[in-house]
Amino acid sequence: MALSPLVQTFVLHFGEMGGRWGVNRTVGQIYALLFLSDEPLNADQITESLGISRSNTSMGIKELEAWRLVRKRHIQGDRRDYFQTPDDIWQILRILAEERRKREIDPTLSLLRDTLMAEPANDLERHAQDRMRQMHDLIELLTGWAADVQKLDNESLGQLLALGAGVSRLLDVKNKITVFAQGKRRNRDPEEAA
Amino acid sequence: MALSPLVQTFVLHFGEMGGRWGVNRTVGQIYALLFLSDEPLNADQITESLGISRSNTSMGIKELEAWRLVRKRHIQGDRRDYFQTPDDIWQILRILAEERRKREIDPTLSLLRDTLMAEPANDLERHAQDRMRQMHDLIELLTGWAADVQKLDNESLGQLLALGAGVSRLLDVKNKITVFAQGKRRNRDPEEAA
DNA sequence: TTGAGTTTTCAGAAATTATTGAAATAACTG
DNA sequence: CAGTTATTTCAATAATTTCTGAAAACTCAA
Repeated sequence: MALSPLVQTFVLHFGEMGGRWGVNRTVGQIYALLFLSDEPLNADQITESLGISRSNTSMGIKELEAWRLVRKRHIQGDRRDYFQTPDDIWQILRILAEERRKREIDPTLSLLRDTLMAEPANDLERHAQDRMRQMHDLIELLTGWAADVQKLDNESLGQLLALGAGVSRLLDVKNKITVFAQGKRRNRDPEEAA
Repeated sequence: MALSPLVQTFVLHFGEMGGRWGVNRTVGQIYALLFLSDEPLNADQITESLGISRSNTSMGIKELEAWRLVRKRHIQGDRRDYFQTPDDIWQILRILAEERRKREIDPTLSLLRDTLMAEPANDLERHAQDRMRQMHDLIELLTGWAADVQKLDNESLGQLLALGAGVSRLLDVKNKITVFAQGKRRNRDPEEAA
């Protein structure tokens, strides 16, 4: 299977970028190939298209399955395994976000939680721990937000993204409404003003 | 400069994680050390604290400066360069987001733009190009949104994050208002109903 | 159960990346 | 300017990661 120039370009690019995304060249290329393909491919097709060894293909697929970026498919009357990427690109985005969080963020969050339990031994440690707390709190805020946004359906997510910084104006409106409501509540129940 | 156990743990962890974040162990460790330090450090202090070579420190700092995650500082009456990380953790977040976009996303976006210009030679290429367009459009949406959000001040950004999925409800409200406003406009100007 | 077809494993080779020490360069001081 | 201190560069080497080929393991049909 010789690749068309268009596909070739994209596949090679993904191979090169792979390094920056935390996977090796082969993994990047396999993913790119499957992403563009209009039908599932088997390991031999991948091997031949990319000019790599069969075992390398096997390992690359294994890694992509661990990332949940590639799924196994079966074709009637064919014993071989076929592979494809999820169709829905929004779904791919969600998977990517979640897997990267698991690999790149959770371990650090966990370590930070542990270190924040310790009693600082001196001023230097106190300052270090304070910095760690800042980092911890920010990461918690970010991952919590991401987890919430994960749950939005494609349409809502698209709408949120299209809104861009416009969300800021929306927040202003919300604040005004909240302040107004609080004002009204305070009028009814002066105790709550604290 | 022997590191306190608390700092040591954090520094070693950042070294290990460095690989997953696209930098080498040394770079991760230097960053961690500077992030926790309550005062700027010079290259010799870093070298000694981490038990690495002076030249390795020099290269690590250079890379962190390229990331804009470390800044040079000077101390009165001392010829040596001192280094520190930005204080404001929100600022660090913005820098990180922007640099990662530059390195991990922009090159792909640029390639996608190019490939989308080409005329597909057959159905296979047509399908591949369609997939690339999906990817392109999603990335544009995401980076555009990120660029907008970048501009928010710390407080607004914090508020947005704290809102979480609550933003969904806010969007619903906005939709109702918009629909209502359109309804009113349509009543005034029936031509626009198209 | 045999054996052909398929996939996975894994030790070693190849390629790449990280680190060092020495030398070069730059910046300052007296 | 000469001498001193500080920093950077870079070729060599060390460490790590990727890739391969051969063998093992698995799967299914006859």
